[in-house]
Amino acid sequence: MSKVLTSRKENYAQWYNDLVIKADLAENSSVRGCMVIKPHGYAIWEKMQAELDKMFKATGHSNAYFPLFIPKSFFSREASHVEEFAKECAVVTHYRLKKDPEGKGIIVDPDAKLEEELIIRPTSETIIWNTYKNWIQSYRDLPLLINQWANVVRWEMRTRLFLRTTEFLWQEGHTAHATKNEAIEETLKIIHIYADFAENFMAMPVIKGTKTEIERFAGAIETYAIEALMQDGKALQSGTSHFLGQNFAKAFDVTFTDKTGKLDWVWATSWGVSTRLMGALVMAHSDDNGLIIPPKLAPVQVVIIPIYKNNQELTRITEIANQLKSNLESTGISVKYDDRDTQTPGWKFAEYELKGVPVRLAIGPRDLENHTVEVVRRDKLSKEIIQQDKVIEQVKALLVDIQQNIFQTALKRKKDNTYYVDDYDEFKQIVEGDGGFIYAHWDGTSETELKIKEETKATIRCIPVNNKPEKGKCIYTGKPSTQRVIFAKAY
RNA sequence: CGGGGUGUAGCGCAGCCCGGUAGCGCGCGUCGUUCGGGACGACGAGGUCGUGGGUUCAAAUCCCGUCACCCCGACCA
Repeated sequence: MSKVLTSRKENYAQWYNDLVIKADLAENSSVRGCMVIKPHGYAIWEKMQAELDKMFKATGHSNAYFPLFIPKSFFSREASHVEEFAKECAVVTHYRLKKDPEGKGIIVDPDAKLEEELIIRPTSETIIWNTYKNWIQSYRDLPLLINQWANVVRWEMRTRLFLRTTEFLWQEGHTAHATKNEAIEETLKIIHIYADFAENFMAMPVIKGTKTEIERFAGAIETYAIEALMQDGKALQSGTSHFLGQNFAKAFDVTFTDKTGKLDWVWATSWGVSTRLMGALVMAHSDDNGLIIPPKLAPVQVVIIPIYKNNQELTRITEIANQLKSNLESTGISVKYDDRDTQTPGWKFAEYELKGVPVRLAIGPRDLENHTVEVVRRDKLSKEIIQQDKVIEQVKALLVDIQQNIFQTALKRKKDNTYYVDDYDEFKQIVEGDGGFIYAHWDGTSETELKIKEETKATIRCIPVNNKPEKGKCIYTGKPSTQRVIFAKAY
């Protein structure tokens, strides 16, 4: 088989980049830091969107859409929010271009300067809370459970396809509640949805936990996150859910009258996952031959490839293939029959492997003789010859098995790369070596967290939600600690 | 913003040091033979050498400016 990808061992970052491009998921655009998401990549994102959207709606949320632009003054309302995002905002200052009077081309019309500059949203809390102010007066207006699918812009220094791009797609939920407890429950409900989606659809095991003060979202009281371990031993934050307390309600003066007639600020949450999940999906499962997409998110679950020497053969194969296709489709499986005569079978095999189609069926002259089909599963690349009348049930079972198998493989990898460490030298060795999740004691101070980050580049990914209390000594300072937290190098 | 690098055909690159009017691989087109793991042959199309200026009889090549992008760091979902 010809090699089109850099191997993971050789250069993991290069492998990732090659794969995203060769599998036709996305490419760099001519706009700095911005990618073009290509049809195959976008189809996977659409599957993700569809599943998540279903989950949000099943838990009472509705979709809405707020403006891309945010007046600059909105940003100054919430102090920590400004501090966090100010340094990576794109700003619109003018509303018109004109012909360059000096020469060729066009220039920004200096007479068309905006009274107040507009920020291109890096996240929508401010515009949304400014709007919610008008929507909420009474406890009868609560809870307000809204999600939006949108694009946002964060002017990052360095970008990588899907993992960090200047513009990215995401969903952001913004909810308002009458009580603190209800808002906290909402925050947790969402982080559970994210974890459920990651594990059951993306087949990617995650750890749910809270963030330390340093890693917390700007303006949040508590940030919950799901953290996943990639094949290179680095952690990827894959979704966050924030309990915002009354911070934004106070900043935007959103009050309501409760049942007893008392006026109070509302309690808020916000939460999001982005196209970064695409990067997570790629890195969680794929191998040196290409993508491995879990069947539940694969735009095409089964591809059928004919092998023939002449038109007569093709006609007979097509008849069988179409029959299989419609039978499979009637059970809800998505199938593509690729009978293009412009590519050879070998070329197609390699191509669909690269693109991660979970199951491949090949039908050739031998199969016409024997009433068989060759079945290949992408995750293990194993081949099997089966009878044509067994295809439907076998493929159905196979898709379930692949989904489970890649989850189990990822789970095992996570387990094999999880360490409990009490010695700082050992800690450093692991971080500098193959990486992984390291459970270690920490004295709870930001100072220690920063020192460790400085010395090792590892950060506290989260404090797991189901953490067992355990007495110990901080790995860095030796001060007493009551539980272990998870360290890792992060994307 | 600090350090390093690159702009030559759709993509990946060579040519530059030593100036003489542009080449390779892949891809693309036509035809034929192929087709059970990225087929082969023949013919063919395709380039203001990032951009502006300078030196020269002559510039992809030398000099000055400029723009863009990539990699490493600080920042980050």
